[in-house]
Amino acid sequence: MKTDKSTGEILRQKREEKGLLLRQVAAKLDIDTAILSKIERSERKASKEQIIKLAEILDLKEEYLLIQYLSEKILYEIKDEELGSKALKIAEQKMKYISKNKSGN
Amino acid sequence: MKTDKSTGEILRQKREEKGLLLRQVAAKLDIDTAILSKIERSERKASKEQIIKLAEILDLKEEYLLIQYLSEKILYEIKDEELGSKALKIAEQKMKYISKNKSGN
DNA sequence: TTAAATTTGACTATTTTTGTCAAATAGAAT
DNA sequence: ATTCTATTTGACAAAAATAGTCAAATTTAA
Repeated sequence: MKTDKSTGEILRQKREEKGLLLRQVAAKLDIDTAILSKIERSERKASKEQIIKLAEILDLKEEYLLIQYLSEKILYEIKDEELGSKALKIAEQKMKYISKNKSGN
Repeated sequence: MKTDKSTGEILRQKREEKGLLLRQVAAKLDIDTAILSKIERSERKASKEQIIKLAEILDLKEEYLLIQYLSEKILYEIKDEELGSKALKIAEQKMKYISKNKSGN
């Protein structure tokens, strides 16, 4: 899976490929054009619901887009943190620990 | 590094080891006892500033406590997400990609 | 069994997030 | 250059999430 492109870049590229205007996509999302513009330029974050709708509107695989979106949300939490990289690793360990100790898993 | 204990549990354990009361520690943090109680039971999140102060008050290594705290913040973002684990992995990749492309690194 | 410590929950204040709107800018096509 | 449309920008407002206070209820320990 490609991980180097931002969610915004993915959205813009696909929208342009399909020849859709910000206005048209924003209308389907029921938000102002300005916000979609900001989302595509990573100036604002989309909501999960918006991501799901966008996947549908733009024919992107929902799981792919959601993973991009979530990973960006994670990075957002630690973007200014010196210890971010270490925290990520510990988060993975905790994650493993949690799923190991879940009943049905 | 131990990763199985929550930040709250670490804080409570160390506070009790030192024989300090919630009231006393809360006073140093300049917050109500109720909040510290909630923080220790993971019902509320501490702020970064509070974590730093707590490390000092309780003689915990600041870096250690901050990493626990940040990793918990990360997990909080994906706790209800089916794709959380995949997102974490992608976040790590993106992280590598970002630091690779940073100037002084 | 009472006195202190902790927990709980209702409430308020503050901050962050999400959105609108209108004006400014950029891009096409004449 | 002029105009028409799309996009971007930034000031502002609404809504949601977070952080805190306070007092009453509960728990703990003497």
